[in-house]
Amino acid sequence: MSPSANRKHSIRRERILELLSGTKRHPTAEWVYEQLKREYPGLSLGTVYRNLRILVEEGLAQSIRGGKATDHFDADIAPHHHVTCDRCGKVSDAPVKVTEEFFKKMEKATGYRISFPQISVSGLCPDCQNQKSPLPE
Amino acid sequence: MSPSANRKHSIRRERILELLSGTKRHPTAEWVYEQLKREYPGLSLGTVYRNLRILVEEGLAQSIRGGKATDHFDADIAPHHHVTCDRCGKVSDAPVKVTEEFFKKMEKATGYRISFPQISVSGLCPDCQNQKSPLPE
DNA sequence: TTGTCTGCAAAACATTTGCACCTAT
DNA sequence: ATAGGTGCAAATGTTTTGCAGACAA
Repeated sequence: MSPSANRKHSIRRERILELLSGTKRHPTAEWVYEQLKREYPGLSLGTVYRNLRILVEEGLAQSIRGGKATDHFDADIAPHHHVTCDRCGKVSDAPVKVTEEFFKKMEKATGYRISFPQISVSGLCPDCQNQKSPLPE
Repeated sequence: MSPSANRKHSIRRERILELLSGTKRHPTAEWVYEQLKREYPGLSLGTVYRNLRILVEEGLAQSIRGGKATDHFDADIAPHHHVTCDRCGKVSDAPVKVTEEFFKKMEKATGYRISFPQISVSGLCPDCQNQKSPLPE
């Protein structure tokens, strides 16, 4: 499936996007699958993954680093901030300051309890800005 | 392995922590394994995972949501901020404002190019603050 | 008709776990 | 001696992919 191929109209893809648009959740592929399986009993999880990927490619949805996916480790245990490279997945420290008030606002706005005031942002790392480098980590 | 068991001295665990402490990278388990396999040819990847987990449990390292792990989706494609629940993995919107200057500072401090000014933070969601709820999503 | 989309099953990864043996205490 | 640590392989969980048939243009 090339990054910008000709698309046909697909009812599943349409419904997947509708589902995403119609919820405040930030669902996983699995959740989308469970919902839509009611409508389309034959639905395949592969189809959900494929279409989510396409929707992101087309800019109609975004994928979020979150959930339980934590596959990087750091021996610096003081709260500090990170940037992740969207291309190669590298994680680097971001030595910037964020005020305590900011996290208070976050707590107020979300109802979450932020015990570890640490921010992540993503972007393109210096290496990947020159597309030279392959994709190792 | 209970959350706070009695630990013995383990040379592998010690070396894993040293490796983490001695690098500015934020390595994956795989990377740690590759490095240490030179020293301990018989080393098992399972041992690396086990010890990373223990180090995090003991507060000697932290695990970072980053890398290529993106398993949640959102049809709201305008940059906005998120909180992730450390316990159940739920992701929610965080309607707070972050200045453009902040991201400029981030870019300056890291060399990354932040094309999508969006922040993630993690904490405990309201449901999980009352430990009642099980661990569904 | 043609190329895309889909279901299915297998494959590819990443991470965890059971088990028997090894080692620190 | 005893509980924790380790290697190994199998199990789990998640996401991707190859393929043959279905469908949209």
